Amino acid sequence: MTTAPARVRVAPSPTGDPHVGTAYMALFNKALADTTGGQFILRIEDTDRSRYVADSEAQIFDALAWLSLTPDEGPHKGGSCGPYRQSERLPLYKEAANRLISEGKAYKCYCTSDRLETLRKIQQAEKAKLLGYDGLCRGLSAEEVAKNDAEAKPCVVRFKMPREGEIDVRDLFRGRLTFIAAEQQDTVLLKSDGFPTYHLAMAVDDHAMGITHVIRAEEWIPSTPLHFELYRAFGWDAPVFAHMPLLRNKDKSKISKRKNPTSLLWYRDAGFLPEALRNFLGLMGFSLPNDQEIFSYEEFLKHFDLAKVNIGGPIFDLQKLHWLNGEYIRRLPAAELEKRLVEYAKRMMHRQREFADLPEDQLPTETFLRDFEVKRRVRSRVLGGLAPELMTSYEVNPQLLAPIISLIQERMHTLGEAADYLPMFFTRDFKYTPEDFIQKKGTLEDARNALAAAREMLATSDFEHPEWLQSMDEQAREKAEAMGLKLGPFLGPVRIAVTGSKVSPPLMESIRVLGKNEALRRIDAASAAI
RNA sequence: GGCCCCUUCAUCUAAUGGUUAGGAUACUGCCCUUUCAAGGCAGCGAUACGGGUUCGAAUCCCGUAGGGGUCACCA
Repeated sequence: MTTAPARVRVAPSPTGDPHVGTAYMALFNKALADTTGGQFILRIEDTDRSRYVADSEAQIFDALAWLSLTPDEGPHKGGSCGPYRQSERLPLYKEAANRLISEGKAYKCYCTSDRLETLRKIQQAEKAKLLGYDGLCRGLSAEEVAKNDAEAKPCVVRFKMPREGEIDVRDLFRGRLTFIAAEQQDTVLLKSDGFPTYHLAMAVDDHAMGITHVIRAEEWIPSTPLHFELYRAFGWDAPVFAHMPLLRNKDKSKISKRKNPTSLLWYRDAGFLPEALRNFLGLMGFSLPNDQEIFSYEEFLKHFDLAKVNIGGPIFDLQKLHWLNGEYIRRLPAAELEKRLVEYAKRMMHRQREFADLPEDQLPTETFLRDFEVKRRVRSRVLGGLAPELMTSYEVNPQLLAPIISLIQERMHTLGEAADYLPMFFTRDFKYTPEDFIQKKGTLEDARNALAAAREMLATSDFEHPEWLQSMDEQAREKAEAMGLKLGPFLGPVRIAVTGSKVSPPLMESIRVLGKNEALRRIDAASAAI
């Protein structure tokens, strides 16, 4: 579609955790840059001092890097169009605003926020159709302006929107959109603290940075006429605007942190793989030929075409992401999964401090899912207290994880879910009651017998024998049959004794990982306890 | 409320005027099985509604309904 190199950008505000919507926009912007041989720019829109969060910028950058959506230019990377932080470009905005004032295209407004608030209340009370600034200062004479300035009255700069006719804007997906000029208002361009608003900063920077395509969220459509008029006032060519659909909560409202995890840190902490999340975001409003749902970024690029974006707002379905992440985990080479798990555990050790001393069931991931009733099967966890234990053991014995990985790989959907399977390999004492050992239609006596039989079978076996697994299987069947049991009920008590749970990776493989001594010790402990 | 955008299974989507409207997630059942998974097979399930245009409409047009966004010295 577009063959000329596109210069595109993502322009987040450093006001909190890095947002999943930022990653979504970054993906589509970067894809356009990469398919056209252009550049993808990160610009930090830190023009709101009251909402500024110091860590935020670094986290945004880290999160994008985590997702391999690293910008070609940006505050951390440099580039020919810097600085890339708006707070460092203030003179540019001031100059632009002054230019508009001197050309009669903008004006100083001395209205106090009190007046504005009162105005708003009146408009609401009157159920006025048009809400917003009434243009009082638009008609101020030069003398009045001079007088106000002489008195050093604080002021903002407002744009003179045309008052007659229609304003046509173009959207790549929607074509021509027409707005009535009279329904527009004179928006603030420069705040009284000398910082620009989004509108001014965006126009000035996109022009200065040579942005060719503005791919942004749909929520910006209502201010697009302003943006077109601004470009016109400056005498600049407007870039192509493409308004992407908004990611949605389950109730179809714009995705929000009260109703959905929106922080990229959350996804990382829950153990989602960046390539899976990126793939999932690529599925939002876009699809590849032949029903292909799992794809690398390179494959995504091969088929990427802005014209094929679906503009109905997609609901962010955590359940499907969970499935997709499981697919990615299963496709990882075992050694790679091990590496990811170790990295994840290390990270969790640090994050744990930030999670304070919350009990495990109240860690952010768990709490969130419970509160918002995501299906119980989506149990994104964090390793929590297990991480230090895991890392200590791993440092002593780097061979530790490999055999375990092969047992849990096809069971995990997130790295965090390793927490469901790993404790049995590190914990020496389980909390169980005799009742836990009683199988359906069975007795405690059956359980004791099963433990004794299994103990004997294991004690006399050679764990190193290549056909150990097969041998154990055969013997277990024989012993079960001798006791008049099926294999399941026979192994049930053994599973509890050895793993501490009714649910575990395959029993014999798990026992082999534990080793003969530890397995026998656990069986003895259980026998003594019941 | 004004303005604007959107509308195919519960969810993500395919079908660029001719298909029994396809796939995936979720759900259900069966198979496999040593619990849990994973895997295999099958089932459930949609063109919001009403009018046109057309031999023929999910697809084009109009209307209605529904949903969403926006109306800050936030972005």
